[in-house]
Amino acid sequence: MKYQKIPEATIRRLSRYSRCLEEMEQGGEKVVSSAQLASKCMVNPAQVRKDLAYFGEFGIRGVGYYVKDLLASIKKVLGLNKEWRMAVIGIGNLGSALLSYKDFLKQNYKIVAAFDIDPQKVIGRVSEKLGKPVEILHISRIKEVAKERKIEIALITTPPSEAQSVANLLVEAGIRGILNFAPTQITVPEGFVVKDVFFTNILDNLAYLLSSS
Amino acid sequence: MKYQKIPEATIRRLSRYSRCLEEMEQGGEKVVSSAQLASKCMVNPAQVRKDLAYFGEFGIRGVGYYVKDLLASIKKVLGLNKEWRMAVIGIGNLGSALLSYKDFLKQNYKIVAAFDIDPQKVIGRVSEKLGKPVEILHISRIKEVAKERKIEIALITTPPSEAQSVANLLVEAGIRGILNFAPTQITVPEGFVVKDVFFTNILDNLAYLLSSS
DNA sequence: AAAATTTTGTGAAAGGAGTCACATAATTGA
DNA sequence: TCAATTATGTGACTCCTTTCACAAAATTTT
Ligand SMILES: NC(=O)c1ccc[n+]([C@@H]2O[C@H](COP(=O)([O-])OP(=O)(O)OC[C@H]3O[C@@H](n4cnc5c(N)ncnc54)[C@H](O)[C@@H]3O)[C@@H](O)[C@H]2O)c1
Ligand SMILES: NC(=O)c1ccc[n+]([C@@H]2O[C@H](COP(=O)([O-])OP(=O)(O)OC[C@H]3O[C@@H](n4cnc5c(N)ncnc54)[C@H](O)[C@@H]3O)[C@@H](O)[C@H]2O)c1
Repeated sequence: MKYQKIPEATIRRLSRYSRCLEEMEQGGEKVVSSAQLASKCMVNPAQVRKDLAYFGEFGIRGVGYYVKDLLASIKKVLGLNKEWRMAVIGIGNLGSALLSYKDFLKQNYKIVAAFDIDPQKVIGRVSEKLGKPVEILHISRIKEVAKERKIEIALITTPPSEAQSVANLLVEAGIRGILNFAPTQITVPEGFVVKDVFFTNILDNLAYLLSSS
Repeated sequence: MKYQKIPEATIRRLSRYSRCLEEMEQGGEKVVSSAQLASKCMVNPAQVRKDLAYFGEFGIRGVGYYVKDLLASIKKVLGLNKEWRMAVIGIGNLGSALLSYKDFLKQNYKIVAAFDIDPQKVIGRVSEKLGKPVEILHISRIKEVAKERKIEIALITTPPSEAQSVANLLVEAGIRGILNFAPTQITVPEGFVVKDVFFTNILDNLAYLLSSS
């Protein structure tokens, strides 16, 4: 297949396929057709095939796809064939929940540091719920610790008013990926990537659908 | 303007505009042009105008839009000119965080009930952090309480294995909107709406962008 | 009061994304 | 071995979304 720009939407669907394939692998299924995968992920079968075709030929005509191989291929495409080392910034309600979110580990995401600005939270507090507790460090140590622990992604869970200044620190510390939970637009230089998780936007979407039907 | 189907993407952008306009209103700005709003929301100015045009003529040529009026108009379009009554199902790490998320209130979303299946959590536990604490009820009471408290939206924060059966209960209880945080596909009958909040999918997207650049 | 300026609202054009339909390839069964 | 069956990979088509470009309307300047 000749080169084409890969749609954002394709990447989003690939992670959906990945989750479905994991469930199928757990369930002991060896082979899956584009039609089965599509129905499970609620998309069109041709869409599944087209999405995969951007990255290679993973199937066997007349048969389908080997679940295990396809899963491995998709993970490789998504960059999930390595462990991603993450930090959480702002250990309040949401930050604490993320610290004890064990599914991250299953997905090759590992939280290796936690930061806050409040000395009360820093002194001696650790997340008890994980197997290996994470100590909460003062935000001023971010640059030093980022290098030391090879942090590549940071999750921002501070109040929105602090999000941009935290992002600036992260950029300075050379952390290239940011997942932003604070409901405000933050900007970073070329070469850095921000993705937002804005619950209330999705809630708004839901409210709209409910009120217009 | 003649009738057209409204793109999903337009609705998503409207909530972004809404957030930006709120910040502007706080900041005392009275008037805003499509160019200013666009730059703040990182979209094309023509996009802003076209999005708004689906719903009416809100601007004044040569001037721009009155911040306050535009905000009110957008909120009306989104169905945010009323209070939405919500329940949280599954009061673990994430559910607790959502219970104490005070921004919901600012946005006309009100959590009026919390449910869990674990008797330990049900007996006597309340969320202390909100002004008015929410008592945690046993999930078996959902149908009764949904009617009583006029619950319209439920946030599912149970383990993924329970998500579908919880969704079934919600449908039975006549709760039409579901915001699903459990990383699994759930299905509901016609007339009900599910929106998913899958962090790890967004993280995957981030990982892809980092590893392919 | 007329010209210059600003900024909206929108038809038309361009660009992307999703679906269809079928040639192609593998497997199964006779 | 060959026909029938199954299911992929992909060019062509359709549909949707975004951007462009400009007339229309309000304001400001001269
Ligand atoms: N609680 C939720 O369920 C929820 C849901 C969606 C979005 N959010 C967003 O996530 C963010 C956090 O929400 P929360 O409810 O956990 O708030 P929170 O107030 O409980 O936590 C914020 C934490 O950030 C720390 N902090 C403040 N400034 C900091 C800085 N400069 N550096 C490092 N740490 C700093 C504070 O000490 C605090 O511990 C907010 O932006 C909120 O809007 C929260
Ligand atoms: N913790 C996070 O930061 C995070 C992030 C993203 C997604 N999630 C997802 O959100 C969900 C909750 O995560 P968590 O970390 O809070 O888990 P958790 O185990 O702490 O909480 C789950 C809660 O659901 C309750 N529950 C179980 N079955 C129930 C039922 N049938 N009815 C009512 N309540 C029931 C449990 O008693 C428990 O209190 C999971 O699906 C998880 O994958 C969590």
